Amino acid sequence: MTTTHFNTKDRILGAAEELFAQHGFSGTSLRQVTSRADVNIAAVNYHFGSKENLVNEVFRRRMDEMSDRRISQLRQAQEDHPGELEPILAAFIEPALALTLDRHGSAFVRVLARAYAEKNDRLRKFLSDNYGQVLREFAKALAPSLPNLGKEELYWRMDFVAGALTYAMADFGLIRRPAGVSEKTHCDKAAEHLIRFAAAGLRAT
Amino acid sequence: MTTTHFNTKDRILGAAEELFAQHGFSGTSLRQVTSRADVNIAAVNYHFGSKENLVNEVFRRRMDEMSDRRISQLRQAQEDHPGELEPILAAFIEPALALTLDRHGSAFVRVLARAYAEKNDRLRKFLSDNYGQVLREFAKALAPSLPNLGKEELYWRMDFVAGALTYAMADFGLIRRPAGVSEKTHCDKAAEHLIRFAAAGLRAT
DNA sequence: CTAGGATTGAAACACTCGTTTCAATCAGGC
DNA sequence: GCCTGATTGAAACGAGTGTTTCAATCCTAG
Repeated sequence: MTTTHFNTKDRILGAAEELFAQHGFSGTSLRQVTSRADVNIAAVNYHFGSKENLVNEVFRRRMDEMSDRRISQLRQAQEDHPGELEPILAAFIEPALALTLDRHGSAFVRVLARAYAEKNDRLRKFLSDNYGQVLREFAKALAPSLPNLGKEELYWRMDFVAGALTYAMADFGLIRRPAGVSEKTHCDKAAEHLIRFAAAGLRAT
Repeated sequence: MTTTHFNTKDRILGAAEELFAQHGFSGTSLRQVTSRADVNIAAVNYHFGSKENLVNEVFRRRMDEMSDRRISQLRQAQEDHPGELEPILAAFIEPALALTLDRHGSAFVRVLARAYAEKNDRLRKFLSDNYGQVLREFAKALAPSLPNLGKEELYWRMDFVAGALTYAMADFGLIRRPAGVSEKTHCDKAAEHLIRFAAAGLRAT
């Protein structure tokens, strides 16, 4: 396999990512995908085996990168600022929000948000199996900075942080990027606000 | 068995609500709906005209009630505990989480969470028209309790609260209701945790 | 250059989809 | 009783679904 981004497999992944973000998984047909990718319908089952596996691969392509960045930034934070809360939160939040800057990753953000809303148990299991470890790493990293917080309460609050992050990533809610503000600035601002909010929430007595 | 609440139309609405929550709008077929409602497939188009109109009716049936409860609890909170933050948050959070207890409303919570992930512009506009006003009411109510918070920052943080609430409502994330705990207890716990977390986050300097 | 596996194209497969049709059934007013 | 409009049941419609088949084509290793 070459490194070119314009082979059939990657074109399918890209088209699927955009369409999944727009119309959901069951709302997107393979014919829509192959039509946008300018590829034969049979290529999907040849390269991915099934639609379900295509969905998984769409996730794997971006999640691996995001998880790696989160973990490496976490390690860096623990080394540079041991015992501090905000750098750990930044390691969790910034790599996710950074995806919204990537022209291709921005679609994935919506796919990710949608995945949380889907009650697709197979997909949840896939995500849990492959990326649940990252969440547990962060729980372990956060615990020493929050000595008065029980494990259960920490999990609750991490869920709240993840929910707020998902919301912010997908541009739901009241806040939208104003016309005069660059995406990078908007993203930095979102991260900054969310880290401050989340840190205070985690520290709540 | 009271006849009025178990006629064909309401049975379709109830079945559709549950299935939409579970499998999404495009992921749910009318045959699934009519099968669960124990009703003929033709009854859907007879009573609702189309699947899209059925989706709208599922929303309309619950939206008004939840918004009304939020607003009335907000008014009550402002009267009983003027200037306090937590009662306002409770007015925002509890009516939403309380829906998860209602055997008939619990599904709708998931439908609502899913609607945020849908990029269906018609649906978003419908929600923005109804739900947006409620959010602005709460923003106005929260502002006096957070005198050091600019309007923009307040909107950011309300989005984070809404995201965390959506997450908690739909049972995403790490936290799931344990086997030995009743739904009511789980719901109360979620509201309690979220209010504490959100209040601290909103108050962050 | 050629042989052979990797990849693609065109068509068909067996289903399921939302919707429509129309006769059968039900209700209530006369 | 009958009549009439509202509702339901069974079947079919055409379109679209994911998947499979298999011959045609491409690409590269020998």
